[in-house]
Amino acid sequence: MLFVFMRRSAQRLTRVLVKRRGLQLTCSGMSGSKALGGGARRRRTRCRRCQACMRTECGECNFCKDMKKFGGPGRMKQSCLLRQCTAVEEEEDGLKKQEPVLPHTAVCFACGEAGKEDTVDSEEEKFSLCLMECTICNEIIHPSCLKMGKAEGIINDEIPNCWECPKCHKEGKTSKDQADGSGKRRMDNGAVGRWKLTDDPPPKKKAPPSLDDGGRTEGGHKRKKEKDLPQDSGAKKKMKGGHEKRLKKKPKQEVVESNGPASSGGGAGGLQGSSTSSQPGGGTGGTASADQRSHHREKLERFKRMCLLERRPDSSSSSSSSSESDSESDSDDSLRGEQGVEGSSPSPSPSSPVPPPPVVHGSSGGRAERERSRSERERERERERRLAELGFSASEESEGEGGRGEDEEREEDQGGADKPQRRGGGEGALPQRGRKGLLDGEDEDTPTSERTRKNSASLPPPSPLSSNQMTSSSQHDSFMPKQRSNGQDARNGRTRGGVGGEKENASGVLTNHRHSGGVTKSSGNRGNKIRSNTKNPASRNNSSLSNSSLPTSNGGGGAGPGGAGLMMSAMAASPCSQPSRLAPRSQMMKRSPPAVPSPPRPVQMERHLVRPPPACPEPSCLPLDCGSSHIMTRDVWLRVFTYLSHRELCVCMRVCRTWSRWCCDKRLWTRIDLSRQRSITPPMLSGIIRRQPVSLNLGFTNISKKQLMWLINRLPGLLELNVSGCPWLAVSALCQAVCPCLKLLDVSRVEDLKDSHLRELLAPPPDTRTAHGETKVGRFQNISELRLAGLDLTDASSRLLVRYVPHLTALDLSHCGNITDQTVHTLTSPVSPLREALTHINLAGCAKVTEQCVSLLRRCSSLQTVDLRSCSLLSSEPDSCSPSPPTPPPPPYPFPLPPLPPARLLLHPLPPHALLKTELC
DNA sequence: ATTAACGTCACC
DNA sequence: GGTGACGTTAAT
Repeated sequence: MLFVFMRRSAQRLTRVLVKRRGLQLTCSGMSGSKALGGGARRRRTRCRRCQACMRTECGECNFCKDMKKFGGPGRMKQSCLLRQCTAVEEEEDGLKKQEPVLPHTAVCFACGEAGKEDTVDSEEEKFSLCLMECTICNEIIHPSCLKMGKAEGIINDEIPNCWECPKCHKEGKTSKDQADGSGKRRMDNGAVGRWKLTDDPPPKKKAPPSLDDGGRTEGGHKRKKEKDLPQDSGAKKKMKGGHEKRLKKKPKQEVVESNGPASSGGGAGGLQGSSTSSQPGGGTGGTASADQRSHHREKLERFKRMCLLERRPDSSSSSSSSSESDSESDSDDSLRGEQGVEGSSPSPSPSSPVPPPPVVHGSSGGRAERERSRSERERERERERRLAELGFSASEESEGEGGRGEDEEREEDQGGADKPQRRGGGEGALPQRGRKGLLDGEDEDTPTSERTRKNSASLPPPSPLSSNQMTSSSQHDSFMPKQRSNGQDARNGRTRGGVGGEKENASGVLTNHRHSGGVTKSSGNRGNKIRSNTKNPASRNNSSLSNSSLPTSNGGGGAGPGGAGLMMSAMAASPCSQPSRLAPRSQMMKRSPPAVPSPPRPVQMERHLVRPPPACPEPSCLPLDCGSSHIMTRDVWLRVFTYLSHRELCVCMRVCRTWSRWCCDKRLWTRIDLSRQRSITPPMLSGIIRRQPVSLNLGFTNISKKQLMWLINRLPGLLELNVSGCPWLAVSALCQAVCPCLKLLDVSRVEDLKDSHLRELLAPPPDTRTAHGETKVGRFQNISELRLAGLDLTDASSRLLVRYVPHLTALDLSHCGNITDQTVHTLTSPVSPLREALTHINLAGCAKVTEQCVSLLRRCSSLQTVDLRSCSLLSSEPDSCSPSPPTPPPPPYPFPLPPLPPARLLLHPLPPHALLKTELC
């Protein structure tokens, strides 16, 4: 849903980023540099390297027009729309994005030094030496400065240098929990951060007038008021503006809050009043309406869940859900603490070791100051505390944790070894549904795994998939009723390990893990992928695997290394080694409060990255229980596999992990055909990515734009793409893609595709255009075959072809009812590069084409075949040329096309001259 | 000190 | 949910 990587308004972008960042952004009101010490999040800044950053302002967008340099008032203060740093910037691995980065001035919380990743080469070291910002506590630190083991951190793949630090992770903190400690940081929209703890209705419109009025009158039009009216606290210093704002705002919200219980505590009294009111028990106040309250609570929950987007798999199911409930009180506490209310929380949250803030008594007058100083003190305290926890005092706790993690991992590996099949099946199995047994199959494969079920239930959908998720569910259901266990929605079939899932992920589903070998307990799958190459994870995983008792079983590790890992979704269906996971799981369960079934979550952005399988270390042989290897090596097996259908391959993938991986060999999946699949499901997408086909047929599917975009950006080696019969809305995703490798594009019968759309599709990306919008190369400049059959194109499109796809050798314009001889003329004009290039052209069913086109086609020197069947205006002498029965009139658009009659005029390879001869005779 | 623009808020 | 506005931050 938020999966947006296209040009969009900067503000929208901002919003999106805010959401993607888990609502962690620094409150504008906070004086960042001052608050940074304790962990306030820094504002990110443009990378200055991506294309967007490098380009100049367009001067035309709203933001440009607003700029003073373009004669605008300069009020909006936004960067040019075309300069949004979030422009997708594919790197060599095709997967990494450029996004706003940490400011250059950012330094390590622990050592005070800047990022040093440039000084080393290996990815591992780079990671250790780069600065990572925790989305929870906001601390920026070198992973290497963490003594407690960086492996436990969860890397946020969406934002550079962003993770959930091991400390927060271990504490089970969530983005929302962070309100503790520094307590100053607001979440996304600060307001939310506030009400979430109090059950209060959101301060805005939603709040019922009765409750809201007080706040409204007080806080309404705040900005203007702030500006126009000197507020009570009067001193609205520039620097403290934000703070002030918050403080001011607080009363407003307090009002709402306090109004609930006693409709007292009008605005200014704010803090004090609220503190007292909240003390008794937070939410109890609202006599107004329990319904309302619950409604808001629900909202709150949703919001919290959103905050947890990036959380590791289990966090949502176990820790997150639990923490959700817990955190409610927790955050309440923290919130109150922030407000200066002490002891309001009967039981301080275990996750927030910060002692409750001191009580603040006193008049509202100096409150701001006090608040600030208090918060600073707390921050300082928190910093010390965290430093201590983080490594500067290797806490026993952390060690214990790490140890356990390793144990678990070991156990896991063991388990994998013991039950390679299940595991393998789990990871690898991708039965292709329907014909090739590819995608859906992945889900279908393994209906059994309980864990899987849970996982999938708790997993947030990868964004591109989400849309189809629901539709696909029916599909899944038809095959295996798993996907939805309890009320929780089956997100996108992706596995997200509750607890067990973690392992699974760690073992491979998530290639993304950056965490060093196996230690990762969190599957960090969702949010954590390693930003860099897969190579590291792979190696890391391998190494970890090698430690396991049966390296080979993991080999493909299903798990691990990139390859199998990719199959996250596939895994959802995979049977997994339950026994092996039960133990760790139970452990985990003990560790965190029981999972509470949570209501369906909002569709969320995809958080995981499905990478292609690692090119390397795949087991070359199949280990046997006796210790020796099976006589048949991988190569031999692969040869055998080449004789199998995709469906059969999927069956084989369930045999064991090694087979699972072998069966995913790209060479076995060069062509994937999902055409006419009722829906494209997340597992399908994952499966496709994993297999990296050369040819992909998505014709007549209901793939969504988001999915297609997601997919296309992850198939750098794709040579042939068929999206015929898909809606233009979806196909338009290609307008944001760059596919230099693509050789064949089939957009036949794409619904609603018109000339303008074709231009959009073929024209080069804006960045490559010259000042005049001219460009030499189109987006699909290297396409040699383009299928435009059945489109509502006019002759105008031919100019696009000549201009943007100069290397076209085969063109299918059949059943384009509006095409006339003019098109043929354009294509074959002396200035058209296609004149020489075209070898095959299909004009069948083009009712407006006349015989004149035949002579025009003679100009094409390389032409080998021309299909002019069903061209009614050419039928003057059909009898002489064709033995076929009378041709029915061209079918209306859109089709179903009737079978074409035998060639009437020209067909099939013939020497051009012969052809024309035949034609003309 | 100045400029660019990030992130948030209020309003529609 | 979208948009304009603006305080504040980061870079120069």
